[in-house]
Amino acid sequence: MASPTEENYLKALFNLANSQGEITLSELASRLQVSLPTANSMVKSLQKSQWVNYEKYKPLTLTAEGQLLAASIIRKHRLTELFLVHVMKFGWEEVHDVAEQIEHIHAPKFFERMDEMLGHPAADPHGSPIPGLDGKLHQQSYVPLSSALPGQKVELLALSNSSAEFLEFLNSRGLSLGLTLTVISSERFDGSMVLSYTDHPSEALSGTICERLLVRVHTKATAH
Amino acid sequence: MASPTEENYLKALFNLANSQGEITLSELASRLQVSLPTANSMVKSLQKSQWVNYEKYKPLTLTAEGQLLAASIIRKHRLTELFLVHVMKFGWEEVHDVAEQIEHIHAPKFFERMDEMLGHPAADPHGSPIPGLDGKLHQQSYVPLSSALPGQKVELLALSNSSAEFLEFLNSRGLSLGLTLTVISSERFDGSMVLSYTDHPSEALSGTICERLLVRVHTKATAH
DNA sequence: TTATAAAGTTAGATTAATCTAACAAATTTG
DNA sequence: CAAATTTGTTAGATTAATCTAACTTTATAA
Repeated sequence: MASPTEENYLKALFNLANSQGEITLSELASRLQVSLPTANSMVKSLQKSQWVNYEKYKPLTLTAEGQLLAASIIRKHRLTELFLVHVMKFGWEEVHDVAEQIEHIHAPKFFERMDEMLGHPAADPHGSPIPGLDGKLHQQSYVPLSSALPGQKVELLALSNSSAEFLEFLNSRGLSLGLTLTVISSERFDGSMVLSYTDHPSEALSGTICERLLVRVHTKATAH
Repeated sequence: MASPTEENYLKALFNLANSQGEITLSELASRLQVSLPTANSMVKSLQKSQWVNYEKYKPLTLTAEGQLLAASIIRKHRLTELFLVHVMKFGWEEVHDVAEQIEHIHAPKFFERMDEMLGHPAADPHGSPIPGLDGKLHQQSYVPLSSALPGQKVELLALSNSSAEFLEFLNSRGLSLGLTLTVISSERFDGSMVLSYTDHPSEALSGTICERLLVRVHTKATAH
């Protein structure tokens, strides 16, 4: 059985693998805010438990078993976040730290009951996909809003960053997942955009923000 | 901030203090299933944190601060149990182990939201009182069913033991909190009783069981 | 009321997770 | 390609929570 600490290492390895290709020790150490020797010795011990493939000076990979375990923790985290928002009426900016603790609870029925109550959801409150019990993660094919063109209508479906500050900013602009946004204009030199959406006929967003908003372009709506 | 381990020691001390008077090290050690030296060194460290009063060879007591902290953990545990039963539809025999983990979550809002959703309940699914945020515990004045007399009607309100096996036994006999039981007869030599209640016109229960069922005698109903 | 038993304490070891300091390997770059 | 930089490793220390073995104090009881 993995300790909460070990689970955090596995989760970090899973997330790094799903964003970059190769995982280095220093990436892992910096992600977890521990020293290199700490990460090094933990990786050796995860190898002993058959969760990580490790060879001196080589990039790190999760074993099949390690991936399954990591996915199950991320599943618990994301189900918890959605449960907090939909059942317990938390704001989407408040749920991360609680979920970070609850993901380590060992109680399959607890999380499967959440899953049922939520109707077997596909994504968490920030649009990140919830892995299935088999560890499979449905990769979404969203694009950053920054790549949308003036005149296009897009649907806001996920975020590539979910810090509380960013989420509070989105709250302040009336932005939430599921909204349809119309691109009014886009500045080439700084990536900023002007958008129109519910109750906001003209809202300007910086390039940084637009890169973090993940959208799907409306295929139908572009025509008219 | 207390570690989960420290929280378990405080909880044990609180519960022991509320059932017995004096708490000895060996009681604490055996309650927590650790060796005497382990309990000894932990008690010293809890003393350093101002949660426990400790003097060599003397009985243990919690400080005011320790009592408050212990009560808050028990509050979290009992709110969680009730939440699992009423919101998440767990059986009362399934909730202990999950609550034992969730009680260590640091997230005041999470538990206060539970409290609101449950309508500020006074007792957990097994009838044990839920301490207030001030650490105050409303002591109930229930008596064991074994002390009731033939002919008396009593209301089943709490249990002095909540092991899963015992709860499953009660399920099998259709017994749940809030039920009104009529004492048909009581055997002096083994404490066993014959009772009548909803759909059970005549049910015999052993003395051991009757001691664990906590009731309040119906003042009105005894008359007719 | 002293001997025995029970309870409590001290000393020293172990494991997990962390650190810093020192060193080694690999990679980048002039 | 050799020097410099970055990355990774080893060694050794620290803290929390646990243990066993040995010893001391307190309580029980013959």
